[in-house]
Amino acid sequence: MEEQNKKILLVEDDPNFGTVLRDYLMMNDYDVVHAKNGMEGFEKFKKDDYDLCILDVMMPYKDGFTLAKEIREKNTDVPIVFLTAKAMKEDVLKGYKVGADDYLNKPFDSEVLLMKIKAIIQRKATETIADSKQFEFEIGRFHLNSKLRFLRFDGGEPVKLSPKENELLRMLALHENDLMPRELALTKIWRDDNYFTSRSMDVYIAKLRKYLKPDEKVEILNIHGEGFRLVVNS
Amino acid sequence: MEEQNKKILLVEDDPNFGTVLRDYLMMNDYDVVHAKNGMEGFEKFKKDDYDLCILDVMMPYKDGFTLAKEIREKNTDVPIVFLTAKAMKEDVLKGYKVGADDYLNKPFDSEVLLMKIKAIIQRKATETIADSKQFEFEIGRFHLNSKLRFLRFDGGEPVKLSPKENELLRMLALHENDLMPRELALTKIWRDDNYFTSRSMDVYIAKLRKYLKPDEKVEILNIHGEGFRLVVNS
DNA sequence: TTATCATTTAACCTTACGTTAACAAAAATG
DNA sequence: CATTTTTGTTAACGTAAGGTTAAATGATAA
Repeated sequence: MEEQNKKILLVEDDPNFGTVLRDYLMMNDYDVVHAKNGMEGFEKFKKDDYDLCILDVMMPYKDGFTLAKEIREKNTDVPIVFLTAKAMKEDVLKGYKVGADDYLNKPFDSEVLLMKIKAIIQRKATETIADSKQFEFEIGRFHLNSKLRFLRFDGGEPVKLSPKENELLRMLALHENDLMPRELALTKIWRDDNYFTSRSMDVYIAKLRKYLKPDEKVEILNIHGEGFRLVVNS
Repeated sequence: MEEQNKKILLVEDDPNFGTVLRDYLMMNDYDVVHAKNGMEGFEKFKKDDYDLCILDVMMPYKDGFTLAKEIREKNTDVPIVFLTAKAMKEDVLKGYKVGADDYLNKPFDSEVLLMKIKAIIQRKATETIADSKQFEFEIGRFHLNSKLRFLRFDGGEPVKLSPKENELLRMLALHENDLMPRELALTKIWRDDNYFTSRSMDVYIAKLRKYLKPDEKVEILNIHGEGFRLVVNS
């Protein structure tokens, strides 16, 4: 079994810096796809699966944060790292909110960069162990397509789900009949764990219960203080 | 049920900086134990479980890296973050090698610090999935599922248990037919041992007896002054 | 910009939990 | 046997978590 090189999407508009960085990464056995702006970056992202995205924050047309958000909508798991010209506090905070895994200040030391990249990719690798990407579920008489974000009852008209509805239901389905801890959903989907995100989640549970009403055998039970449980009664 | 604060071990020899940082973290709902040097840090580490260690790199007697290595020998999982006076490349690299999760440059922005701490602790939280505890028990004709907190008689409808009911019954089941000392339940479940918690426990014993009534072969006996005994008569 | 949709925040209500108090019963003490 | 200590049991109370709906905010597309 040969070891597959890790694939990195690099989005950086500065041609000099971008090329140097790309070459350096390639020299270190990463497969690098280099996009020159946000649009291009998103196009390339959609076309392939990456192990890491490195996004410049300052870019014309579409800045790194906007791009990050688009990427996050498609994929909740890819590690994202931001490049900032200097450590601007607002940037850093904004980055973490969008789900950044780290950020790097330009100019940075190349060895440090490599180390960080390695650490981040490895981290994800261990997390994603049994997290087999599953996107379709049978939930009683419902069919959930988590990739296209719809839920269909029997053979009827599919209902469109919002991103949050979709991810929450998917997370419940992944733990069918078992406990899905509150904390897990909050940290994975909301990327934060506080009173308000928790209440927000409750609102979404209510929405899902409404969607699932047609099949009285399917219910979302609460385990007080712990989380929720999607059960399908036989 | 009260939310447990996350516990942080802070090892920092500079009294001013250390105190300020400690207070700031405590203001933000972390439980902080502050050690003034590496030795003390290791002692404190051995005495308790922490969610995060923040280690100053430059310390007399025992530097942060050495301490980190000792900590890693005892515990492979605690997140470790280093404090460095300035971003010295060697330090950073060395830190990552020892298994650092991140490093912070002094002086740093307090909000950024909080954000990072939050992110790191969260990361670990999701990694720690199932610690192979025993969650299921057969008690006479009952089945106890301690993870989902329910108790089922024969094949009937499961009864939901509250956290305390659940833990207490689980502890009894772990000592089936044997003495479960009062003190054990009080210290492990109530985390306190006084007149009132003791009475509270008695209330829960009464509740459990009620739940267990359907099977007359199952009973909770009292051993005066000692504790309780869950017996299953044949 | 307006219109539309997703998400968060607020409000209000219900349920769940745990503690405490009160009183009764049992066991130990001397 | 009288008295003290421990346990059994029920009910009331205060607090926290969850259910639900609606309004406010934010983001996106026309």
